[in-house]
Amino acid sequence: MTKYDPHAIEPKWQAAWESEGLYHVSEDPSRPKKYVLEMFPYPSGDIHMGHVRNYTIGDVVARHSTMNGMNVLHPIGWDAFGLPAENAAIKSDSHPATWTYANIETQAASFRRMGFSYDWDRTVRTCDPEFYRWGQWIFLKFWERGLVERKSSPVNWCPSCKTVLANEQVIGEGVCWRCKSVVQKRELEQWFLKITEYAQELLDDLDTLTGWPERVKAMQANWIGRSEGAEVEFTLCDTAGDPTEQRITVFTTRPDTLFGCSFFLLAPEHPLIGELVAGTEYEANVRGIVDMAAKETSVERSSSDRTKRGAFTGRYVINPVNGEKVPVWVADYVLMEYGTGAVMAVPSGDQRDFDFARFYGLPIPPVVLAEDDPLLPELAGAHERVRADVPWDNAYDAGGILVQSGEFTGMRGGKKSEAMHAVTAWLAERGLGRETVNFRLRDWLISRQRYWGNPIPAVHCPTCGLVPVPEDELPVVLPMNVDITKGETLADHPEFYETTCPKCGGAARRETDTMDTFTCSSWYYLRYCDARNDDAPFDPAAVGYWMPVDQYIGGIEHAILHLLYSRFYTKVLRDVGLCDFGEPFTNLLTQGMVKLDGATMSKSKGNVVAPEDMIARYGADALRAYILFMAPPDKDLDWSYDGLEGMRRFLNRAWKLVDEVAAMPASSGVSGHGAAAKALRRAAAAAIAKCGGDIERFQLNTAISALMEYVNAVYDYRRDVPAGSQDNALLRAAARDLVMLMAPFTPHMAEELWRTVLCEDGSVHRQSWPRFDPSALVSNEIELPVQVNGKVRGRVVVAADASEETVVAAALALPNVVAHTTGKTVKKVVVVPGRLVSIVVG
RNA sequence: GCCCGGGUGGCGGAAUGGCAGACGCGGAGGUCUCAAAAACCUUUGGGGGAAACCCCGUGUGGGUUCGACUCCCACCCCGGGCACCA
Repeated sequence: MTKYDPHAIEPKWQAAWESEGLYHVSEDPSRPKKYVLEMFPYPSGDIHMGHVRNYTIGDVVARHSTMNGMNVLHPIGWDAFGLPAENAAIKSDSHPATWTYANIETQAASFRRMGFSYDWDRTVRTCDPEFYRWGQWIFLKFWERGLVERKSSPVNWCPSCKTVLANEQVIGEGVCWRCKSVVQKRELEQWFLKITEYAQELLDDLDTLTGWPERVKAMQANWIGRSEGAEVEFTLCDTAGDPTEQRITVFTTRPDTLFGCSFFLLAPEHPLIGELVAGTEYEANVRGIVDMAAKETSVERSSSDRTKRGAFTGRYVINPVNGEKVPVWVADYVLMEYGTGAVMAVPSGDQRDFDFARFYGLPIPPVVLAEDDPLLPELAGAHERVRADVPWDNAYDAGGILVQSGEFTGMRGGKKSEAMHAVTAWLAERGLGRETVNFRLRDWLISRQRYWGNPIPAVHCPTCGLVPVPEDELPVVLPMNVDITKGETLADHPEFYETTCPKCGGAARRETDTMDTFTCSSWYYLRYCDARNDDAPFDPAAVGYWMPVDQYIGGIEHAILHLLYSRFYTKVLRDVGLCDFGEPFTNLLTQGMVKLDGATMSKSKGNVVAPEDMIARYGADALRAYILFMAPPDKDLDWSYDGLEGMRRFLNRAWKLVDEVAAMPASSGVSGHGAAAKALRRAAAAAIAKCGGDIERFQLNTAISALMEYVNAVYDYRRDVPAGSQDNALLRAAARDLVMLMAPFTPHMAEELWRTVLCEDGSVHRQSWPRFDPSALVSNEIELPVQVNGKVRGRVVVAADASEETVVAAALALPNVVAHTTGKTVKKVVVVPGRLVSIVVG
């Protein structure tokens, strides 16, 4: 008899697996491949429960896939550039690299203690020059394709992180994703990747991602924000009110409401404003609005319930459909970064315009009326404007009948309506507008004014302008002598930035911004396929073999950020010719968060449960099984110690069972034919079927309950059959099956039971997933519930192949069924074979 | 406001339209022990009943169905994403 001692067996097998190279993989065309990937960690310290959950889920999937005969790639690495390293370095008066590499070592040790089946030969650390050099190389490919742009625009500035941020990194109420500071808008020249060129494809291809959660696809579609509509050109008038040559274009989703445009709006940041009002009596008022808008944070600016403010510019534009002159105002609710920064205001059809019109006493001519609108009898058929106000309290923005709309009067208006297409066509014929599509998605701002990142491989030459660093000069190495504790960046190091132009050879200045860390995570999964390649980011053949990732697992917080950027990178690399697929992740599992008392765990809140403590007390196997058993993987989970003891109890029971069976003589000479043996065979078949199926469906919590039920069933057999009459061969087969089923969840314990206790050959992790005998699930007698008027009133036991008449007769004969049917007429009897009998009486 | 999730015992959670509450935690009672721990056994949605059984029960109200946690309609509550996006 041996005792289950996780602390003795776990380190033993971790070392053995490593020396045996058990998890080392290479391309093998003879087996189906499977790429199982968990989002790589940021080395912020030791691992937390979220990591334990994420990587355990992936490990179970990887191990189960291997046992099912697949060639499984299951790598790990570190997303190692980024601000926390700088902050930590400042705090501890050291270098970001020191902190980062130390944390990587700590985390790697913890991962080893968890028993994860990684191929450590493929590890990447994004702060290693061997990795980031290829990130720079890919950047140059983007540049060659015209997807890199340096431009001035209003950008998000985090005052605490002292850098600009991408739109995707501004979250919630306009705060920095990392430090939660309120973000400011600044007009700055920055580096962008033109993700907007792929907006339509990124949206369309969401439909092909059938293995992704709807939630994530909805969030991405929402973020991309496609709007169908039209561009409409308004002719600008001079100060005297006469038409000029200049036109201002607006974007609208409702060209059908064009006849209801009674004023015209410009964003406070609109470049035309200065010249429109310069030297006029309106200048002071307009400047007031512009200055006020500039002062406000984006949060203040975007709260929709505040009073909208604006000022008349003194100018007019001509509405192309009716030639009407409408006043041009500047308004603080118009955004420069969406559409064209100019808006045609239709107050009867848009709540914001309505509020603005009411506040400033501007006309509100109705143009689209609901069928039951009291105004309709009066205005139906009115082609010319007879009314410039409405008796409403709110704008009407749904579909309806057009009135006061010239030749379009009487048509149906609304989004994607007849009138919308008719008006747009009318404009297009005259060169005054066209159908168009607008996206909410903005280009990806990738430059960061920070040290600890991948240097942008570019040179500013006074003669040649922006020049890419030639490929053979890569990598642009991030120098280690930058002292960020003194607030230094690359811009403080002339020996870094002083260089010569690769084109003309003249004195030039190297770019000192680094790239957003999300550029690293946008392609790391490709590097795993060929991680040690020194001649290219990866061998297309290796990527062709392993990619796309068959199962990706990670947190929902990357629903937009990382998952959108990676999709973009993949599509560009496909167009570059480095791969032949456009989507990197075929199936995605977004695992729920691990919380404590409903709150996210964090070091700053001090509510962290340390996995290392749990490993020390209960062992890694118990922790793995427990965190999976607590909740389905995709749901949030509130950490509790309550069931951990119970999980250890289960592992002890399973251990004891296998240990006892292993100690029995190989054969008892008894062959189990009785009901107990039959029940045991059935339990084994049910466990194998359920456990495997549940893993494939990611119902890992019920997969573990299937194991528990199986263990209970074997104990039932041991209890119910007298010691001398037990079928030892049957029990040994049951124990073997159990150990193999447990292998993905509790790999160390399963290995010890397999190799040491059961004395089987080879590793349990190299075994084929057990097969089950479907005939064991078939029994000759079945028990059917009998319902009377929908309520269960009894059960009949009948032969499995009994005829319907027999079943009905037996059901109707049940005493309790008789009691509920006497005095009533049996109207109908439904027999669902193998399921139930339903009797309807009345 | 728009778009996604979710609401089941004391708790975590199970249920291809077919016996609601699997499995586990916790609780109660018991066996073993001088005692305790561990282990094992019984029991555990609420109410009624000596029992057989009966009634109620999956956020609310309707509907479809022989039968609804599951499907449909309307609503309430909780969580998340987006949001002066024209």
